[in-house]
Amino acid sequence: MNATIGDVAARAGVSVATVSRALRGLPNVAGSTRERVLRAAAELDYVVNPNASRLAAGRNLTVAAVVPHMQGWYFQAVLAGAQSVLEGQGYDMLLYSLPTPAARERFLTLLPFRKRVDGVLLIDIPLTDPEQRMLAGLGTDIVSVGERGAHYPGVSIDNVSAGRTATEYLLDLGHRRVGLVGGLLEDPMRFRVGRDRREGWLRALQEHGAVPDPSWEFYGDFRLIDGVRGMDTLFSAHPDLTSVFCMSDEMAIGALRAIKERGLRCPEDVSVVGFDDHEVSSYMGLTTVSQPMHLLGRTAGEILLSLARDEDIGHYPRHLPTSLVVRETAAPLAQHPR
Amino acid sequence: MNATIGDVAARAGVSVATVSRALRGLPNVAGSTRERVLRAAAELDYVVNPNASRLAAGRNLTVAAVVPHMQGWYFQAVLAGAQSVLEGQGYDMLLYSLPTPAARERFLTLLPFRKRVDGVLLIDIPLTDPEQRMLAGLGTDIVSVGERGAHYPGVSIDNVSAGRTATEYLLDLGHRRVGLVGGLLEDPMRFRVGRDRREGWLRALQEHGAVPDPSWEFYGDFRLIDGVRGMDTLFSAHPDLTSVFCMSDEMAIGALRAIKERGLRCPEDVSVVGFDDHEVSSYMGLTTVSQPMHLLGRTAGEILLSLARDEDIGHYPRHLPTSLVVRETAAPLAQHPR
DNA sequence: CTGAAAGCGCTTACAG
DNA sequence: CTGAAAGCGCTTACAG
Repeated sequence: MNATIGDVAARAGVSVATVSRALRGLPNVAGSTRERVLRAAAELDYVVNPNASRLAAGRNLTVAAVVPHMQGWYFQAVLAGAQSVLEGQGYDMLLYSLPTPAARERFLTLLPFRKRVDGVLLIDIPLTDPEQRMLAGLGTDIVSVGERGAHYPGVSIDNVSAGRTATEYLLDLGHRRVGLVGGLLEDPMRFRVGRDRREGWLRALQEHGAVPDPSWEFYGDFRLIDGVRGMDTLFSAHPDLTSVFCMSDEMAIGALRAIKERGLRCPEDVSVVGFDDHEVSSYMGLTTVSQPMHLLGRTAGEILLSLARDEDIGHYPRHLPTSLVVRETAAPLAQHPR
Repeated sequence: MNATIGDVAARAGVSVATVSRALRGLPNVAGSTRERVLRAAAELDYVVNPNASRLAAGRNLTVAAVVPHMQGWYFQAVLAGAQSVLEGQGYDMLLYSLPTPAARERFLTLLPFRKRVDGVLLIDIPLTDPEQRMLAGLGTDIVSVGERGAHYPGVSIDNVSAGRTATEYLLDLGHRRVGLVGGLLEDPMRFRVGRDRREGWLRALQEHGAVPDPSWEFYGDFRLIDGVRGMDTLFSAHPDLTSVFCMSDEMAIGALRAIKERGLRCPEDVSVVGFDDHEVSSYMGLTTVSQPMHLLGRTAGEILLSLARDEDIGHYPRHLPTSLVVRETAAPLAQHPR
């Protein structure tokens, strides 16, 4: 169990250099020699010491995955996607979670991944331009998922287009007053997804000749409670809203609750479209926009591996496709509106 | 950015041995020397190379966390709890997920954590006795969360007691026919939590003189859809059931849905108690049993660190407390039952 | 309190 | 195709 490469070499009757080559499948090893080495290694139950191997080779065979927090199934799916390609190539994954401003600050100043990873996967981590520049200057390969940077490659969905699709669906159902319940837009450090989804909503409305009033919009924090508040706020100002586009399924679920508490029905009185295709959404019959989380992670992982191998990443897909999942919370505008 | 300990030593005018000691805060370094070293390290932006350090010291400063899968907020909370104590002590965490039988098999045969971690955190990983013995024989410290092993320490909740509490709550509300919707019990490889929660349910009923019929029980897979099926099955056989204890909140949400689809109301017609206190449960008003996931992870992490330091773990808390969260899905037995 | 030196377990030119 | 040897960047007795 604690055999070293020297033990294997002795048992196989070759040098440690040959063992090293044979075990790693390098060429220039005679078939019979390789067999002998493999057998000796198996008999001794030998596994390479990664610390020694990495130190000698100057490669870490490890990737850092950075997420805003570990809540919600979204990040898990992205991480699982990345894992699936990385572990196949023998890479370890180190997880860094930045749920608080303090954690974010520490990560950006301590740079705890230095000398310990070959690449960094930034998963929906918004960074200022100087921060991006600093990270990119570290010499470690960086790939982003979702939130993009100007100084490293990334994959994401097209949030403008997705927001437009969701809104157009409601417009096609005959709705004209489409409220928006979304994530914070003011804070430059916040996710840019909110801005883009709003942009899609706005364009769809304008193309249909609708003139959205600023008070059709409410912004919270992507959470369920923000959906409740948002719906209440919008309804108070505009009791005549017949539909709403929510920037997350959690917000949509909150909106559903608020609608019910007002004694209204969905979709008879108000139509709702969400965003994410959360795992409980199908059970709530929520019409929503689905995004390919697992594929986002996998694609980012593949790009990072190419970078690590100094391969040309050529033109990879910057945007991965989303799709509208039609279920039961959006319906044609009622003939006799309230 | 790529300064080595030698660079720091040169700049500080001392030997690398002294730099090593000073940077790690060991005693036997003169105050003034330490200051000089710290300054030199800061100026060179030096960080230790973990591969070299671990190789030389013979410690990995890394812990393996093994989870059945990465879905659901439960595992995230436990992992976050463990992280919180480990990262404070400079430990990295390597995540192993075993979502398929193949992954489980690979993990148990390849033992990919060998030579790369100082300890293993088994989070709800059921193992046969030979498997436990094999892992324990590897010489790596092991601590379990949830699912226990006979060959290593572990923390969990008291599922028997929690199941009893949930059931007693319904009994105290006047219910006598309390159905059970739970996780698989037959498969010896499955979580034992199901068996224990059933045991609690059974004892509570018996203590109240109720005689549970075998057809009061339904077993699925802890998922929402199993809750739907379970409720349908139980109702078909026993339309007179007035309440049900579900072994997970997801099952309970499924049960709620099935109840609604039958044209019944909760809690007026049927009372429901879940298990977990899932993040959406509060919004559904679900009465449920809450367990201290973060604390479970933290406690396990602390035990593992003690083990790594060869400290005596003495008598640690084997069971962490659960609590009943009373909300709106369970009510007193109706005066005029259906 | 400090330094010289061996050693951790590998990989990789370099020779042959 | 194979081996001897240097080197990766640290830590740790051992001396002083």
